[in-house]
Amino acid sequence: MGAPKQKWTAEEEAALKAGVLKHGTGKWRTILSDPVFSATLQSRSNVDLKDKWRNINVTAIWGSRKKAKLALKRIPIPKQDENAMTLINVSHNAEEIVDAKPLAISSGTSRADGLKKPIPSLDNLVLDAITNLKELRGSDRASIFEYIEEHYRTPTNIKRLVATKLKHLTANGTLIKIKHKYRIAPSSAIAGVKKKSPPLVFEGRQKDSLKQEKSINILTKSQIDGELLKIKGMTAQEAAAAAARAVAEAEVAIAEAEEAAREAEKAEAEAEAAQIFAKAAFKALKYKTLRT
DNA sequence: TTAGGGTTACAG
DNA sequence: CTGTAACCCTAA
Repeated sequence: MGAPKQKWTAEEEAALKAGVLKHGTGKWRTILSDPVFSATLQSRSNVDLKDKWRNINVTAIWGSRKKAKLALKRIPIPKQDENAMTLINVSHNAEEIVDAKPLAISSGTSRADGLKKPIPSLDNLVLDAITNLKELRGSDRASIFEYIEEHYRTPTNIKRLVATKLKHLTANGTLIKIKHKYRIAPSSAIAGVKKKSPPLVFEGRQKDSLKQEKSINILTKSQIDGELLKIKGMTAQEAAAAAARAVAEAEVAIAEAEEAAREAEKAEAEAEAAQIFAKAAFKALKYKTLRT
């Protein structure tokens, strides 16, 4: 009677993923204690986390838990077909991308009228953030968002606006995007950019190079979950690569939310959760890399 | 506390 | 009725 089944929300699920990525599988109590996740996972117990994690992975691989057991006999063949859309039904759903692109950002007051404080200029805001972050290698979206949110009173949909602006500035050549990082374009010397030699070099064993392709590697939910499940027994390089892929996925999730350009709470929450996820993933990546 | 087997509620 | 996801029980 008292428990009509409390279904997991996207935020909770994302928090769980981030927690696992940060602390590792099986550290349910630790994840629950982490102040970052304790907020959203407050109504969940460590056992709940464990069960949910099992469900996520099990369903992602082959179907139900029962079938998963049977599947062990069959081979967990990564038949990753078109179920890539399983990422979460956050974007393309009922109405397609209706009015995503034409966002009148420069004019400040787009359709979101909640802007009390017009903000200097979105362009300057972004540039200011990147400039003040003073990251030689450039700043990633999460960092930029964080900076802006900490230094300005931002409207609720600032992330979308900034993200879109980021795209435009990159397209304009004002900014240069390298490996998810944005930096101010050096006046004119945009010539030698192909020399990308990131501080973090993964082993070029697998498809690392193609990640640099213009189109991001979209990973399926099952793929990512599978990676998370195995991250425990990975080598540092593999873990780093997995984390990088996780970041890419989060990046995609954010992009999806933007494209959807919806004020639906689900999209917002998902984008936010994705950021947390990305942050955690990146932390894990750094940590693992430095320790090896 | 956790991992895994088992049970129940809910949706299709 | 069947499959799935949340929940429960218990050995280790």
